[in-house]
Amino acid sequence: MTRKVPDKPTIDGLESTWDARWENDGTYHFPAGADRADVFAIDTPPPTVSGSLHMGHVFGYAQADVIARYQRMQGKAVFYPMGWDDNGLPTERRVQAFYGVSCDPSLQYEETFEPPVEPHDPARPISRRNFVELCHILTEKDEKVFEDLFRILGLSVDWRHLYTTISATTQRISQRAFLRNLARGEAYAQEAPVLWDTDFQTAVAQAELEDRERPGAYYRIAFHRDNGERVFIETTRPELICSCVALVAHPDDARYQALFGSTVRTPLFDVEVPVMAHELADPDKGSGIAMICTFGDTTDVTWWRELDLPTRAVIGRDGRYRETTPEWITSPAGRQVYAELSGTFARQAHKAMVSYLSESGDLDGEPRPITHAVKFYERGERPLEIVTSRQWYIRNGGRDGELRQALVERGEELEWVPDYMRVRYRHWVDGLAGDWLISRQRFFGVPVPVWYPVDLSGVPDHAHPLLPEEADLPVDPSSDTPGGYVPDQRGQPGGFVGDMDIMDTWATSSLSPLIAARWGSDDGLFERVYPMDLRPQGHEIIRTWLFSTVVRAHLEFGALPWHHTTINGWILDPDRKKMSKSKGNVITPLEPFEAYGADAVRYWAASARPGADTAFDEGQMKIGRRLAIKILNASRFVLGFAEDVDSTAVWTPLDKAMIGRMAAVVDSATRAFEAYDYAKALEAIEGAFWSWTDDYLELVKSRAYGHGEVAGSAHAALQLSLSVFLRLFAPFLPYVTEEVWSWWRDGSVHRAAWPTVAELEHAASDSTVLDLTAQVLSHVRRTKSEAKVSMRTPVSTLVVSDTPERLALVRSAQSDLVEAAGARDIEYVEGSFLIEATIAADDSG
RNA sequence: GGGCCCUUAGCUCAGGGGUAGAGCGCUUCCCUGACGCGGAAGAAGUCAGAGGUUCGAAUCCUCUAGGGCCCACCA
Repeated sequence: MTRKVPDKPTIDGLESTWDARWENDGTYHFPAGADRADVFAIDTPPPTVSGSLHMGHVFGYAQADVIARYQRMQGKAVFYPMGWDDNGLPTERRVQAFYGVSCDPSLQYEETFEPPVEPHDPARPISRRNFVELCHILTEKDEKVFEDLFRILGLSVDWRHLYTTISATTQRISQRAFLRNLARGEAYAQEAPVLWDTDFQTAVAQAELEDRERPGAYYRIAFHRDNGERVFIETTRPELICSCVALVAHPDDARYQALFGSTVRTPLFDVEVPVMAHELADPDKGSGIAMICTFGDTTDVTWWRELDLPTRAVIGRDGRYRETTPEWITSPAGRQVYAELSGTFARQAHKAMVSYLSESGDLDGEPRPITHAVKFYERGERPLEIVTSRQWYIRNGGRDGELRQALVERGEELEWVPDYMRVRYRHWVDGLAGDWLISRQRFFGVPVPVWYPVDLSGVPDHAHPLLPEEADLPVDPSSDTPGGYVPDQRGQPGGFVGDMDIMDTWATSSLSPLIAARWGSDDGLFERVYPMDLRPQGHEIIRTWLFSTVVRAHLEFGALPWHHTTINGWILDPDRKKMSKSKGNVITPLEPFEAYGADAVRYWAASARPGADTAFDEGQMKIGRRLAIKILNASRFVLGFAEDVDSTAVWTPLDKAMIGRMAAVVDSATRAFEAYDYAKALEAIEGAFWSWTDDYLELVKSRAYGHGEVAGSAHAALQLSLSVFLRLFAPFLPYVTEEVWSWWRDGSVHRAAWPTVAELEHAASDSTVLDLTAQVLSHVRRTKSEAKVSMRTPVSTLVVSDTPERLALVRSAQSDLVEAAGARDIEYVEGSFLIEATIAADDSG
């Protein structure tokens, strides 16, 4: 084909040109008829669509894309979908803030409701359906922005395979998987104490917890024995004395032996509680004897369960003390104290209790200030409370040693890059404290697909749920009617009610490989791409996304959902802190794209070792940009000489040596890629490229400007090596390599074959000639540089001393060497390796 | 309290038993017909510290000190 080499090539603007072309040509389409053996399927992380993409996304997705592109060039049918995680609490929060609304499920749907242009202040309550509609509107806007950014980044995604976690298709898959879990007994509902966020009014799962250090204080408080003796406990939460159900000490603790089996009375409330023994009680903490409340912390839950204690809950789901005075408080004085607490939040109750205890003399001494870890929902601002409620769970080994062991083994079976990340998985599974709580008392998510019959007295029968047929999915039990009922029977005696809960977003995103593979709706696709080959993701979500995906795949198919996982690191700011919005150190990805170009940003991302946390480094992007520009110009040079010359025309020793070097680079880059070490591959390719331009190009330049067989060999070698370099760089720098490829080749470089040693062998030889010649050239340059003269200054004498064999090799490249060095001749001396160059005294030519 | 990772040139990072590496930055120089978003060259490190294994340790082992992260029952 005719060359179309521009006079002044530029890398600016390549992104929009080639993104459009790739889209138009279907360059990254997953081939319809691919054999399973030829498929490489990627389970892309669906980013949360609740704000903006940051450099961390760019970093991780670029690394995965480099691998995708490599596999595609290796001839794999790459299945590379994209997903948007748009359901769940993050979206609800964003919608509340963006429009100034709140969801009130008791309100009627407003047909004519228009999305507010300005956020309402104070927030305007709207119906659940209106609220969900706003969620859809906003996520669509956000998703467009996400797609635009990922396209600029050059992700070789097949955008026809885009999914969202709130779509009807996804809901169908999510509900289907849930119903199957339910049928097999892997999903179940249970009335139990759960960690509860009183602001969001929803249950929270173990994986979403985080500890935060908070100031607190130990209060030493007297409980009373019937004989008048006082028993001192220490607590940070005196406001929970009214929900105290027992005291507990270690069975071996000598101080409390006499108390076990007896009862004491709580201060102020005068409620009789037993003193019990349990090995979880720590003799060294506080006074060694603790009060058990329902519920102050998760240890309370353990004691409550194992010691079979009653439930005396006082804090409601809204975080306030219940209005009615509890029946277990019987003394008039105690009932009066409680009346003062009712309706307050824990904080206020805490203050009030401290002053009452102080007045009554039950508070001993001064409070002792401490800092302690308090459990928070990772997105919440108030400490979690523990309330008893009915919730849905999926078994994950947290309560079942056999399942846990099986899941640990799945983790061992998985190939991790880097390998040490597997430890985090094992530790998480080993540390599970209970099954996976999947229900949320929220609105924008996949509904739990269950109804309950209502008996004649109007009470729902949770023991006998009504389930939909798989064919009818997805369903929304809050608006759809179960089989055998009519809509009017909702909430009526003898009728039905819908489960109001939705599933947590992880309950759906744990099915991402099934969603992307269209499980249940496209069997042909599913069979070709599942289980997938690769799960790329960040290490902070090993405990959530990775683990939950393994759980679902294990339960549904008894196998891993993918063979490999690559774990990418985090982006740190220059102070080595994780970049995050709250720290205000976030850099918007568009700025680096505009300043350096997408190839340069990708270069930065691909330079980081797999799994390594990496500093945001504009310096690295500048280098990437320089590399891209160099590729453009070196290509222009190579393609400026002759029409295509067959690689069989390579014959001079120097040219063959260079091709020999190319073969070595192809080999090491391929090995690195096979181990998912794209960074090592890039390093090898880049190093070879710079020595190619610095040494080889300079050595053959003047020969290449000439004619005949010697020039032809140079042209052929240059073209062959350029073709190899473009293909080697293509996964990293898709834009500049595609641009150059288009100057002289048909089709996309991204569908070209990854270079092989085999295609170079016929034109390759040992690279010693090039190594030696480059050393001589380097010496000459040093001499000129030290003499502070131009590189064009002629060399009057050039002496090379070495063994006869090696001298013969230098001699074989003599004409190239004298041209590049500016020497008239080379003097060869047998002896130990030595190079001597003398600059002409007065010969400026 | 337990665990994982990191500590190598001013900076960002490779390397992983045999004479310390790259790029950036810095210094000096060049203006050559692919490239000024050029090109050539140079200076620069007790490989965090201490022990140990070894003929030989930046590399393997132990401990210590910093940094980061994950986990843990909030009395």
